[in-house]
Amino acid sequence: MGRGKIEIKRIENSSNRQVTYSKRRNGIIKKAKEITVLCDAKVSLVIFASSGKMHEYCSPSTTLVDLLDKYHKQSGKRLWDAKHENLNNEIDRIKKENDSMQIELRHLKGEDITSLHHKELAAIEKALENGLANTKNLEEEGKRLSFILQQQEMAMEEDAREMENAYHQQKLREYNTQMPFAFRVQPIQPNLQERM
Amino acid sequence: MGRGKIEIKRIENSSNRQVTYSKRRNGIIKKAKEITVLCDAKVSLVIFASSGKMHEYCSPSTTLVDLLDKYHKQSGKRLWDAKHENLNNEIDRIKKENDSMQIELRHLKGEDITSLHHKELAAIEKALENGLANTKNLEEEGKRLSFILQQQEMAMEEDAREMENAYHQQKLREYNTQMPFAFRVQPIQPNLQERM
DNA sequence: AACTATTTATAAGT
DNA sequence: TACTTATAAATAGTT
Repeated sequence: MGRGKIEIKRIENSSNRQVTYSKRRNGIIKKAKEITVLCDAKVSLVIFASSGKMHEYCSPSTTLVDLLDKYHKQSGKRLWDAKHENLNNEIDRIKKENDSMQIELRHLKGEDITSLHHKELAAIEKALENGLANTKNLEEEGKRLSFILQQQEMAMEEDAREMENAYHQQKLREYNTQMPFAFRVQPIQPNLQERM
Repeated sequence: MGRGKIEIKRIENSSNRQVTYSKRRNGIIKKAKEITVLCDAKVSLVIFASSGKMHEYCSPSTTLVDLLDKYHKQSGKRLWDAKHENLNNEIDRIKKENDSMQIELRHLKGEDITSLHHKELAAIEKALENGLANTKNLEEEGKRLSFILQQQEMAMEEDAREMENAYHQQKLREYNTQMPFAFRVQPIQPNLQERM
């Protein structure tokens, strides 16, 4: 119904599609309102655009939940239960995943392995050895690094000490040259610094 | 649209109302199908006649439950009861459990361990060594058992051979004592059994 | 349920 | 995006 007849198939031009969508959406909602009034009907209409945006119409004097309740009773399709069943299925699925991981973990820890066949046992052993090798490598590397770090720190402290020492000696030299001989510090004398 | 224009108000004549209802209901459902196809939309439409009879349309490639779920998310209106939420919570809980097991597994396999601290690393190493020790013990035990089993089997086979042999010899004795001397089996003669 | 005059919805154009 | 309008589609009243 328009300037030309159109085929009922997806409108490829996206802006045309958007325009048609909003015109027709309004049209349907209008019709829903009309049938509600004219025929005493109750309508629930939920429309999602391809963009994901939602529009809804629900006859006045009722609610969506209300209508869904009626839907339950009439269709025999138990929406709630179906939803719950889906959730329950997902829970089952994850629990199974969980269990198998738990078993794998126990096996790797060497528990419950008496029932395994030789091949499975060998695979676990190999995995454990790999893991151990990786772990030990990492530890070695850690030790090596911390050793190097320690060395560097010690070297830096040494440098610092030497520099401080040099500074003191320089000060000492400066001091002594300004003093009469009799008062000069005598390095031979013990405990000199404690008395100063 | 029709022979005359009508006001949008309840049709009092009940059979007219019924007729209009089914015409318009079909019309709306047709429109719903069309917008689904033309515009890539998803539509859920549930209509109840005043008689209580229900009709529904739901876009293919989705389900009412699905759309209601989306509705739930978009509108924030709570269509689903507490049970639904409990199930979702349980799923979250199990998924977390799952994740932590996955991490533990990866660690035991020596993956993703570079970020661990020394203590954690040491714990993993210990677990791996324990596991390995258990596994190797079991393998040893298995070898020992299978060796013993083999020994026993060989012994049993030996017994069986001996018993069978004894049985045959007994039969042979019985047979010979019932026969006149001339027909007795002569053990000296070669290939006797093949000729019998 | 089929028909058809008429209204209504809307496709394309502005 | 909103308005216009020619035309397709829906449908009210009739058979």
